[in-house]
Amino acid sequence: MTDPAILTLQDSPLARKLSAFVRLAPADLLAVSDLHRRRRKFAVGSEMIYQGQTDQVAFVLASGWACSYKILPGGTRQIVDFQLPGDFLGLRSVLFRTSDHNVEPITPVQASEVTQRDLLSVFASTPRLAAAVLWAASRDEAMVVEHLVDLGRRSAAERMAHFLLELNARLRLVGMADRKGFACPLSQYLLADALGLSAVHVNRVLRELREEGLVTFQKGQVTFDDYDGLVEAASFDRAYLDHDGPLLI
Amino acid sequence: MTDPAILTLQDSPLARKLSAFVRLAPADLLAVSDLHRRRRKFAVGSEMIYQGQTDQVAFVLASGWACSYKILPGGTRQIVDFQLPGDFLGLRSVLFRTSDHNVEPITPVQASEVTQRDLLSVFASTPRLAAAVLWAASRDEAMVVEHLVDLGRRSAAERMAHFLLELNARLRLVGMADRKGFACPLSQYLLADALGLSAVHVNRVLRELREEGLVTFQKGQVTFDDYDGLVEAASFDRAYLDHDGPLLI
DNA sequence: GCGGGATGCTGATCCAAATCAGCCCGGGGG
DNA sequence: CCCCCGGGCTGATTTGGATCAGCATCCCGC
Repeated sequence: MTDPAILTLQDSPLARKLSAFVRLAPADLLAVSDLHRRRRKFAVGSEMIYQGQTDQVAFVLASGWACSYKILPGGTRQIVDFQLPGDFLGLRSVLFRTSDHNVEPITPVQASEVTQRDLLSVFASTPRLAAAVLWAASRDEAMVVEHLVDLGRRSAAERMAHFLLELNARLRLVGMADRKGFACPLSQYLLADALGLSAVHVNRVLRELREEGLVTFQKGQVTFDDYDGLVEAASFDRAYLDHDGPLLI
Repeated sequence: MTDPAILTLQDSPLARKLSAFVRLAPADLLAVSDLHRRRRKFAVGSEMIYQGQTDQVAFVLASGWACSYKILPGGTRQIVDFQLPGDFLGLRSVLFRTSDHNVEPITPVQASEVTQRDLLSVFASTPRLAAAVLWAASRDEAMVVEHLVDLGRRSAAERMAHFLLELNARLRLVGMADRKGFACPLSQYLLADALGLSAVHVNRVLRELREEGLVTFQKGQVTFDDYDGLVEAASFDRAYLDHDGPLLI
C-alpha cells in the first residue's frame, strides 16, 4: 500500500468511499479508476438525467453536488436525495429502460459516464468491487428510507438536524467534512424542497437551531456548535449508514 | 402454454406478477416454484424480520399482507411499505448482514423462506428470472420514492387517494383487485402510520373522499365510486409502476 | 350474558407550518 | 452607475392536521 501509483488511484472519492467498507485490492482500484475514463462536465442549469429518458447511462460524481427530484403537477417538487462526490447516480436507470426522476447539478459538476457494458464487465471481472458497488447502492436505498421517515414522523427541526448530520457523515467518508462542520452549497430553497418544508420555514428552523447553540449554517458553511446536542435533538442513529458490508464473495 | 402442469406452476402470485413483465420460460416457472419450497406460517403478532437481525433470510409472500416499518425513539412508527402476495421481503437483508427495519404480518401470512444460496443459484441458472427479480426490486424502490413524494408534497387527501390507487394497481397484478375495488385488511391506524397522519385524521379524510363520491373504504372493502375522478384528485400517474422491463439478457 | 379490548367515528381545541407580504444585502449586467 | 434579481430574513395571518376527549360497535373469552 505504499506504492505511490496505488495511492494516486485511491484518491478518487469513489475509491475512498468504497475503501471505507471493503478492502479493495490493487486490481479493484484499477477498475475503479477505469470507471472514470469518460469524464464530462455539467453546468448548473443542465439536466444530467430526466424523467422518461431512455439512454442507459449512469454517472459517478467526481466533483460537485447534484440532486435527484420528482416534479409534481402543480409545479412543486420533492428532492429525493443529494449526490455528493463519490456517489453513483442513475444506477437504476442503467439496468432499466427509463428513469422516473430527474437529476441536475447544484454546483458545476464533473462526472464520469458509466455504461451498462462497463458495469457488467466490472461485475464479471472484479466481484469484490461489484459487491462494494452493490453495498453502496443498498446504502443509498437505506438513506431514502430514512428520508421517508423524516418526512413522515419528524418535526421540522428534527428533520433539519437529522439531515445535516447525515450529510456530514456522508461527506466525511470522502474527506470533505469533519466533526466541526463542512462547506455546503445548498440554498434554503433546496433544503425546503428536500425536507418537505417552505423556504420561509427552513429559515426559521435554522435560526432556532443556531439560537439554541446547536448548528450554524451561514454563508455556505455548516458549523456544528454542539455536535452531541444536535445528535440528541435529531435522535440521530447512524446505524442505517454503516450497516455491515456485503457477504458475497 | 397449455400444459396443465405449467399452468399450475404459473399460479403462484410471484409467478403472476413476474409474468406480467417478463415472458417466463417453463424452466423459469419451475425455478419460481422451487423458491416456494420452504413454506412457513406467521401469526399476526409475530416478527418476520427485525431491526438488527443477522440471519440472511428473505421471504416471498404466498398469501396474506405484511408491512415493513421503522420505530422512532418516542414510540411512533413510520410504515415504509406494505407487502402483498407475490412480493419479496427482506431482499436487501439477504445480501447484507443486518436489517435496518422490521417486517410484521398484518393478516395471517404464508411465506416461503429464500436463502442467499437459493437466490444466487437462481441468478446463476436462470438469468431471465434473475432479471425479473431485479426488475421487481427496482419497482419496489420506485414505490418507496413515490411514497416519499407523498409525504413531502401531497395533502392528506391526495396521499390517501394516491395510496389506494397504488394498492389497487399492485393487487391487480396478482388478480386480487379490479377497477371496481378490492378487499383491504388495513385498519385506520395502519393507514395513519403509513401516510404520516394521525388515525383521527385518516378517518376524516376517508369520510371526505366518500362524501365527494370518489372512494368508499368500509368494512375491509375499498370501492372506487369514481375511478377517474380519484385518479384526477390524486394526480396519479402510474408511470413509476410500469416502467419498462430489464434489458439484461 | 357480561366485560373488556379493538376499531371506527365525531366534536372542540390547539399548534406547527404554510402563505402572504415585504425588507435588506450583494453581485452581475446593461 | 444603477438596476435588477437571487438569496436570506422577518412579521402577520391562515390553515391543515394533531391532540384530547368521548361515544358506539363488534368480537372474543369467560
